[in-house]
Amino acid sequence: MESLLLIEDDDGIRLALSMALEDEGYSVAEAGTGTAGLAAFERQTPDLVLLDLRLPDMSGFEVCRAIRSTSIVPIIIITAQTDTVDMVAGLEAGADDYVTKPVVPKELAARIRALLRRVHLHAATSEPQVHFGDIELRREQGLVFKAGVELNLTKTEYRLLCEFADHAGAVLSRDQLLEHVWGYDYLGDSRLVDAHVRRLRLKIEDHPDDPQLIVTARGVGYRLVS
Amino acid sequence: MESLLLIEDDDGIRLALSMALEDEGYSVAEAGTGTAGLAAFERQTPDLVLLDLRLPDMSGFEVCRAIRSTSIVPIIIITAQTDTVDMVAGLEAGADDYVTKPVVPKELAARIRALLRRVHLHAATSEPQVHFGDIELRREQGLVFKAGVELNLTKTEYRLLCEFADHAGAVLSRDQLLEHVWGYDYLGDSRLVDAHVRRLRLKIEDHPDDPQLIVTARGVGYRLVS
DNA sequence: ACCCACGGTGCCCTCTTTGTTACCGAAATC
DNA sequence: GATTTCGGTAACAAAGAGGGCACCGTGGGT
Repeated sequence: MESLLLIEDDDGIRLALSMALEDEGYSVAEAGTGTAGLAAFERQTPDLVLLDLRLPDMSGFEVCRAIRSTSIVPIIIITAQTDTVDMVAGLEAGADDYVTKPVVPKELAARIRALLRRVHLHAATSEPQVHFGDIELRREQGLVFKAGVELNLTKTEYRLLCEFADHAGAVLSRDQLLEHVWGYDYLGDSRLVDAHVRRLRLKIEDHPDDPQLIVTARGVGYRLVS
Repeated sequence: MESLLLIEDDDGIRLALSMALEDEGYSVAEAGTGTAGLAAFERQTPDLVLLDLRLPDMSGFEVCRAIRSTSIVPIIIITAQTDTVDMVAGLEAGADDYVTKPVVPKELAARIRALLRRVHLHAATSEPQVHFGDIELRREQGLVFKAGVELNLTKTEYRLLCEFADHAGAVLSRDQLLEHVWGYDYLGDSRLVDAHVRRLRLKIEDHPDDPQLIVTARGVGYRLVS
């Protein structure tokens, strides 16, 4: 599930947008101030940021630049300012799009989809199948094969595997996995991820007790060897 | 110079936009019909396409989909339709942005820059890796290699190494390291840092008893040679 | 209503990692 | 050269982390 971070100080607008976007299938985190937004960004690393220009503690431009200084995450500015100068400034500050209030949820959702599609176009090298070891992942069909025979993965196992495949080689923390696979944003201590990693290993590893594909990064998380 | 393809049937608008964008430093090719636009696209492979929805011979949506079926080139739709439905349809057809007439050239130019910047960001997604000696630090993936083979660092060792890498060449005191790597703020006398530096040396140095990478600054701390 | 697959949790055992201590040797200082 | 200071090293104990297992609740299918 893709996650959005909505930084907007007006409670009414924030709630309305948040609900509309959750209906569109996104996991939405919210922040009411610039500092809270930046903190939430650091913690959750969302897939896209929605940013109001008028914030109580700092300018949206500053927030935009602060995020841009460390990340290439897509940013959409949402604001009441219809001035061309503001729009140009917002885009120059690193935003990818600029939408003026009142916001039509359908339109915003379409712009979010377009932007995320653009990002994914580049991320996924348009290769629908992924291989690692004797595992073949056909994302188009949602099927997984091991040495040619089809595996019967549950939905969670499949999503977990996709998440690993999307970041092949990189160490993923439990929090990252919880957020991206389950959509959780709380950071609780739980064996949830471990349990599912184990179940996934039982199905895709030759020797589940000596995993070669999904290896443990002790103290950090797990990692798919590429 | 980056090249744009402007597909627009109204001569006045086309000329005006074309001139404005050339002033912004782009090379602009023009087409007045959908078929001419597609032909020009095939011939010139521009860096970005500006597309009017109302064309004499075919719908802009069709043109958009036709281009998208063969290319991931960024597309901005320019149109008089302010309807949300049209906008959503345009973005779903594969466009990256949707601008309504009358077009403010400054705004269009800003959106073009934002979109091209987004594309370039991904083109240049070469991993930020750090090298020193035969050690390679891939921070994105949280992995460390020595002479091409992966090292198995513990969490603390990894963080310690990152701290050194962030201040390559600089002498870091034990207090600084305690503070940044461990989060301690008390200044106690202990061999804690030494012990971990040793463990790190055992893994990354060719001759741990004659360290070349992490050298001791006697009476002060340690330093990563760059 | 029943069953069963799946998702999620708690507990225990094992092994790794971490922080500490004691001791030793090297370097600086006198 | 003796002394003192500082870092290196090994050993050790405590804490931490993950694997494995059992178990429970739920929700869908029969």
